[in-house]
Amino acid sequence: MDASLLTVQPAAPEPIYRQIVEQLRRLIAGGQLEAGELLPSVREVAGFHAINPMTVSRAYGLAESEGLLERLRGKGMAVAATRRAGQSESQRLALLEQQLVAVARHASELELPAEAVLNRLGRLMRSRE
Amino acid sequence: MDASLLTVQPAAPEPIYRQIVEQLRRLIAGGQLEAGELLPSVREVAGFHAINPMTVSRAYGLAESEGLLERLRGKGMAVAATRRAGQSESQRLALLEQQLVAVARHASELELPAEAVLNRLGRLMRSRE
DNA sequence: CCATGTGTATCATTACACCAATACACGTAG
DNA sequence: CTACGTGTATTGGTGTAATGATACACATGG
Repeated sequence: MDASLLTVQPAAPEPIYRQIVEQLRRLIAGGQLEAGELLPSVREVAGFHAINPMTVSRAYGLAESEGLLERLRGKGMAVAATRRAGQSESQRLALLEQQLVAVARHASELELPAEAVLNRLGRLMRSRE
Repeated sequence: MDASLLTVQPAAPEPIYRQIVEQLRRLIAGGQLEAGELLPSVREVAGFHAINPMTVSRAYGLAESEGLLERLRGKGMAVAATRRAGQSESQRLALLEQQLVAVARHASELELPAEAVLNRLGRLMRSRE
């Protein structure tokens, strides 16, 4: 895996280390990161995105305690072996549930018709090919 | 408007005052709060949700500086007169844009087919009556 | 007029989150 | 063995959220 595949927005309200953890969670659940695959080193990620190595280390540490990654001493961090390929679609969908509930609540507060929201979201998803 | 209509989650990562501001923004844009309608007093909201009056005051202050509310001296805060009824659908949809973009990105990372996401979201929105 | 109800300014205080910099321990690789 | 590359413990600085306690200015409403 390449450090350039991670998206990091230092300006976002969401803390950087959490951006990384959640991104890893999704990339692994979706199978874009395979079990055993070695992650870019803390310094590599930090250098590429101009952030501090400790911030990346914190993210990796959390991901490990969550069972996503495993530490290969002297080599780095790798996707945990237990995480084989992607999970089932319903499991992956569950990772989006909270966010979808929030969208539904906000749409309701905005008195937006469901079709309008679904149309826009559909367009956004398909434009990512 | 009743204080019970506001949803506040002190445990959420999102700061309370911002939860309130954004909720007001949506309720007003959606027309559920009509122009001129009086809001519950700072102490009323604070008492109902067991939070500090100054936290509510901060939210009201921000909402006013944003043009959402206007101060009626001696009476309280009311929905700004300039905000007549709801805005156009596209304007309201724009308030959801950022969140929808995030959903699309996450769905992509999860390798979820667009239909699965749209189905789930549609179900959630329609289950809100 | 005056009691009551608005919002708000002002501190001080507590708590916490985030992140940067340094220095360290450890295993790998040659 | 040694140089290098891992991750990370530690410390400190910075900013922010939220509370609590007053006190104030103001307008309403009886």
